[in-house]
Parts: sequence; C-alpha cells; structure tokens
Amino acid sequence: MEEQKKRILLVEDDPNFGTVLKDYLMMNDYEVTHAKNGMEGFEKFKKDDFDLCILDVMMPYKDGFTLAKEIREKNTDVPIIFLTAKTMKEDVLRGYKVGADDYLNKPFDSEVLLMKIKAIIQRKATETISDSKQFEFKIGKFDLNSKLRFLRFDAGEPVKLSPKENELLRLLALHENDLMPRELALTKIWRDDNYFTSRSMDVYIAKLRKYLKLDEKVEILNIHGEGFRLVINN
Amino acid sequence: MEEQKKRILLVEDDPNFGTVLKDYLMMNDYEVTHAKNGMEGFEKFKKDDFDLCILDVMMPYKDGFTLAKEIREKNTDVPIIFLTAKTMKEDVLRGYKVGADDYLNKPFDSEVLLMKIKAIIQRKATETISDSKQFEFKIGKFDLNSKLRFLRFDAGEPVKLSPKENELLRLLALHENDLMPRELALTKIWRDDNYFTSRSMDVYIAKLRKYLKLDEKVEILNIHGEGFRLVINN
DNA sequence: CTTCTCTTTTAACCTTACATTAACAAAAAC
DNA sequence: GTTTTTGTTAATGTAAGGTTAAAAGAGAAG
Repeated sequence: MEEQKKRILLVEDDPNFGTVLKDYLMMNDYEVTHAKNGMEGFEKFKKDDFDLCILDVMMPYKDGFTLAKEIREKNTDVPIIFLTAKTMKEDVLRGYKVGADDYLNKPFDSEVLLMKIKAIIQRKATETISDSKQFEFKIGKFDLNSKLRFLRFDAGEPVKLSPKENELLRLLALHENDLMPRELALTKIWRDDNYFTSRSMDVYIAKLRKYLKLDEKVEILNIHGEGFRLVINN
Repeated sequence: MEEQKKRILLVEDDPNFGTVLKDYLMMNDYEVTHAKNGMEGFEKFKKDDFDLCILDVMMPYKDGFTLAKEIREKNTDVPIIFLTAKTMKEDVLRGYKVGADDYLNKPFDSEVLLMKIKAIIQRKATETISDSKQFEFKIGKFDLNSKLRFLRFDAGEPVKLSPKENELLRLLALHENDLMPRELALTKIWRDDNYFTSRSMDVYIAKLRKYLKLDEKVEILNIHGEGFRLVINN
C-alpha cells in the first residue's frame, strides 16, 4: 500500500537539539519542517498543511502556548504535542487548555516520542473519516463556503459569517439531519465546557436561525440535553 | 446543564490509594466503580458500560496490561489510562501497544489526572457515533429513532420523546414480545431502585401507552410483580 | 494613543421541557 | 377483605433553551 508520508511541524529554538530531533524523525519516515522560533513556526504553519505540530514551550519572543493558540485559531483539529523542559504542573494544565494532545518532558526517550506520534496520528486518521476536507455545503437553498466564511441564499449576495458562526454552521452541516451533540461543538469550537460557553453557543444558534429563516425548509432543531439538528425538509 | 455523569472503572489493588483516588474522582463528578484486582475488574467491566478505565499496571494475579488486552477484546473503543509505579520505558511502550490512551507515573498530580481524563473523554465524544442500527426500531406502525429521540406513526409527523420516555421505549422494544423486567429498567435508566423511582417509571409507562394508542395492535402489558411486555398483535 | 468596527461573551428575563412527587383509583394477589 | 402493586392525572420544582441587549475584547485605522 502506497502511504503518504506524514508531515510534522517542529518548532524548537535550540539548534542542536532541534536538528537532531528533526533528523531522527526523518529517519523514521516523517517529513519534517523545522522552525527556529514561534514567529517562524506560525509562518510555516500558515503556508502548509501539517499532520502534527511539536512545539517547544520555552522559546524567546513567542512561547509554545501562544503559538498553539494562534495555530488553534487557524485550525481546530491539528494535533499538538508540547515539549516542556520540566514537568511543571501549570505548564501541563495550560497546555491542555490550549488544546494539546500530549506533552513530553525533556529529556524524553525518543522511542516514546515516536510511539506518541504514531498513536496520535492514527487517532486522527480514524476520527477523520469523512470530515477531512469538507468546506462547501449545500443547505437547502443556501450555499455555505466555510473556507471563505460566507453564506449565500439562492445564488444571491453572500453574507459574511464570523468565525464562530461559520464553524458552528459547518459542524451542523457535517451532521445534516443528524444529531450534532452539544459537547462536540463546545469541545471543537470553544475547547471548554462551562455554563457560559454553553450560553454563548446558544446565542450563536439564535444567530444562525436568523440567517436560515430565508429558507423555510431549513431549520435547526434542539434535542433537549443532547444537542442540535440541522434538518432540511422537502 | 443536566449532564450524565461519566463512568470510570478504576482497577487498583492498593486499598488505601484506591479508595482515596476513588473519592477524589467522585468529588469531581465522576461515577466510579472500584475493583481491587484484575479479575474483579474484568467482571465489573463486563457488567457495565464505562466511559473510561484507569488500570494500575502492577497487580497480583492479573496485571494491568493483561486486563487491558481482555478489555480491548470486548471493546475496542473505551479509553484506557495506565498507572505505572515508575517510568519504565518498556512499560510505556507496552502500554501503547495494548492500546492505551495515556499513562501516568505514580506519584502523579491529581489535577493533571483530572485534565487527562477530561481531555480523553472529550476526545471520545468528538468521534461521531453513527451506529444507526441499534437506534432504530419498528414497533407496529411506529418508527422509533432513539438517537434523535422521536417516534413517528405511519410516516406522519414525528413526536419528540423525552430522554426517559425514549430510553424506556427502547428497552421495551429491545425485548419486544418478551418480558422487560422492571428491575432492568430501574437499574439501566434510573440507576436506582426505590419506591419513588419505581412510581416514576409507572408514570412513564402511562405516557408511552398514550403515544402508542394510535396503533391498536401495539400495547404494553404488565406482568404483575415482574415487569412489562411490549406486544405487537397481528 | 484613541477611535471605530466587528466579534464574542456575559447577563438578564422569559419560555419550554423534564422528572419527580403526591394523590387517588383500579386491579391483582393473598 | 385487606394488602400490595399498578394506572393515571395533576402539581411542583428545576434545568435547559430562546432571545435580546449590553459589556468586553480584539484588530484595524486614523
């Protein structure tokens, strides 16, 4: 079976360590892009699609967490592994908040890192069955382009959607006629689950309903305690 | 937000540590079943549905890895976290091989464990559940979709069911024409068995009967002192 | 640095949905 | 005939969701 090499973005400011790690990963059949600081890391991230990011936490100018936040704004899915110099609890917790998939304490065992990489990439691969690269949806008489973030009714003037509106509608569309669990949206879009983010989400549901009113065949139904359902009647 | 408590199976042979950890998790809103060894752990696993397993590696008779293998044979999805006494590389690698989601070295920080639990359970929630089979039932002229929680008569307008109505009808449908023991519903749905939950269940039976009246061939019979029976006459 | 604009969150208030409890009637068991 | 179990309806309390508006952030432009 012909298998596409997985692409890793490695952001590590220590040139010695970075180079060694890069070479090690490449020897294990990954395609590695090495950035020497947060700034550069973000630039490279924007330019390419990666299957995984490995970020050093301690870096001058822009630390790993800040970089992760920026990356998350662009891409809610890409797995992130943090490298922390020592096991500081605050770091670990902060990492999870930003949506880390894992973290490793330096010095770490390279085989363990490989295992983690494998496990994480595999996990994503199974998750990403259908929602891989879907950015255009037909929703009744609407067209949603979630890459450009606009919603067009009946081939008319497109309305611009805010990032959150867009993500939420996209999630709903991905589950058209099916349940889109509340939890899913909260974890994928808001990455946090408390009373207020939950209310925030409800506010966005209201906004979307307003947009979608133009087509009376399209509606967002609530399933009490579970989530929402985008239905298209005919 | 009425959120169903997540259920954790904790297998830990050290009674002191096990009890403390159990209490800590329960204080943080998890429902915890504590097994004192691998054997017991597997028995409890078979009996119930868990959202997460936390397994101690070092246990007499049946170690955590062996238990994990057995669990994996029953269930390929449930997340597993290992607790290892010290960071032995072989253990870590072996853990990943068996399909661990994470591992923690004792002693560990309890807050970190909580974060990991949260992250892992959220991750699972993300993976879309689309086993339509177990959720759709034909009951006489009715269609029950117990994932979307609606009941439709004769291809007409669907009626929304409340969570309890839905679960109860689903249980009855699973035992169609057969006895559905009272106790089964009480333990599976209400997870509690006392005078009042029992009365509550009767109230729901009445509700379901009302819905099902539309098809005179469908009825819920009582078997005194035993339970109920969903029968479809022809 | 300030202002303007767009986005998101927080707050408030109201409605709907749900589960439980109580009360009483009916049926079954003994 | 008395006790226990079940059938049913209504009342209550709480939680979740709908909606709107104001506050708070964030970024761009002046």
